[in-house]
Amino acid sequence: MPPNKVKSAEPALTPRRQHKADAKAAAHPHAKPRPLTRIQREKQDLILEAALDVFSMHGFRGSTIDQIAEVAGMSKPNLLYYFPRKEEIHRRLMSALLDTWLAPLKEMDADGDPFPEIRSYIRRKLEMARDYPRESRLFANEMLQGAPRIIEMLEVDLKNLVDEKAKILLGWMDQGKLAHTDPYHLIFSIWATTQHYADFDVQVRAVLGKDRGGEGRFEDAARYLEQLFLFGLTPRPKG
Amino acid sequence: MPPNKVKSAEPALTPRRQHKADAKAAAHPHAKPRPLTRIQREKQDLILEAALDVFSMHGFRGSTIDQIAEVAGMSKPNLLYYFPRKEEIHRRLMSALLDTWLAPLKEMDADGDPFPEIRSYIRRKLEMARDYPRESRLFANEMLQGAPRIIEMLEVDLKNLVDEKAKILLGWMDQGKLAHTDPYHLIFSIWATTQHYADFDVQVRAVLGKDRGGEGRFEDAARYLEQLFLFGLTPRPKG
DNA sequence: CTAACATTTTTCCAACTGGTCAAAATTTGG
DNA sequence: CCAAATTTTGACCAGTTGGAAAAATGTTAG
Repeated sequence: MPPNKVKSAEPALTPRRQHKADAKAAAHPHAKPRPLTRIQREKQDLILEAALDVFSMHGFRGSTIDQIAEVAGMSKPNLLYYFPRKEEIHRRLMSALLDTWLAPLKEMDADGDPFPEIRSYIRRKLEMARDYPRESRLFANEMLQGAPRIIEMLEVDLKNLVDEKAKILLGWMDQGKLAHTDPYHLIFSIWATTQHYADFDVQVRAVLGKDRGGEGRFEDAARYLEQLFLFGLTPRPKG
Repeated sequence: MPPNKVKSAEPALTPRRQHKADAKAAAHPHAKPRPLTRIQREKQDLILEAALDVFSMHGFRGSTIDQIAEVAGMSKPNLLYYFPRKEEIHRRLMSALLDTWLAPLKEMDADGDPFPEIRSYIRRKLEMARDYPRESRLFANEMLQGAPRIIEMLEVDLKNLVDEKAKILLGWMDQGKLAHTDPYHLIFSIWATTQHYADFDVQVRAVLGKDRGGEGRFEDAARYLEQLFLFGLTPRPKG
């Protein structure tokens, strides 16, 4: 068997002249960064919005600037005026993403009771899968590629946050308020089951069919997951 | 807001001459397809193996023939001798994938008891995530892109299979052997929680850290999931 | 050994890619 | 209104990409 290493095939980066803005900043390192104009804000948002569409479907390498520009309704050079490189757009999306992505977990409160806390965590994550499926897919795409652009953030910020919340969960377990089990895998299972409805949406719809594949599927999912995490699948006497 | 449709940016396909093999087949439509030579079988396997590496990381559009050829240890034209187009390689991978992918669910037996059946279904899926992570990612990549190449198979074969197994689950529920809940979402949750360990492997490792991120994570996951699906997170008196 | 066939390499190409640049068009502050 | 600054466009470029053609090199059955 030959070596199976996948080489990163990004375009070999040739030395390149600076972008106008960069050059200006370099000339006056202490100049106040001129506040963004209205047009700059609007267009940047337009581009990021379009890029989210494209990157979340095809991943970084599968997406082209042309395509993003077309979705954003502008020409490629015009887009490049606002974001001098493709990577820049992606970076902006990813850093905005990580913040919003971890927010629901941050809210889990040690002073609350485990079941209401876990229940509303699941609800929030499920709402995010419903309302921000592109963000979820962008994240998933990055994971599938080995998270090259955010691995340190995962190893530091994410790990710290999860460590902290795992301690809370362990505390609840010690108090007998929660079944004694692995808090890390518990968190993983919440991520997995909720994000599934964004990332594998096509499959979910295909399997549920026309009749059950409508918007109701998120409510069904919420009900099911609530039961799963509370009681599992063991039948209980009615009450 | 401009139209947000993402146009498929596959290379515009220009009319192209036939590949040798195609031409031959067209010339003698009833000729027996000559059995593959040893070299053909070996090389095709090599290529498919390499393509699995590349496609599973970068998706269809993010992968290049050059890259696949390099991983397979051959030149691009040589690779194209065996698979005249990029799509062909991907198609072969996908159709092989779907079979193996659904096999574990097919094994779920109506005559068995629900918990042993579900338990071993989870085990099998988890083993697949551990032993065939590239296949899992290839599948996930296709889903993220909206499953353009397998959507009909999902809507027919997969849906039928799940419908059938959902009936089995409902039967168990009616017999009081299984908590009454949504069988479709039950299956989704098994898919999600098990495939997570292949698709989000980087994240799982990053969060578990060096000490707990080793091979043991699959055994931990199995134990955790077993408890989750059996009893949920409600604490139980020891027994 | 040799003809017929299978495989590999070399060379090539048109379309696409990320990105540059100068000029033209537009907006904005005074 | 006007000059300065900002924004947009069109033409362009070098490297990459999927793929074709043909020549060169193996392999194998008789």
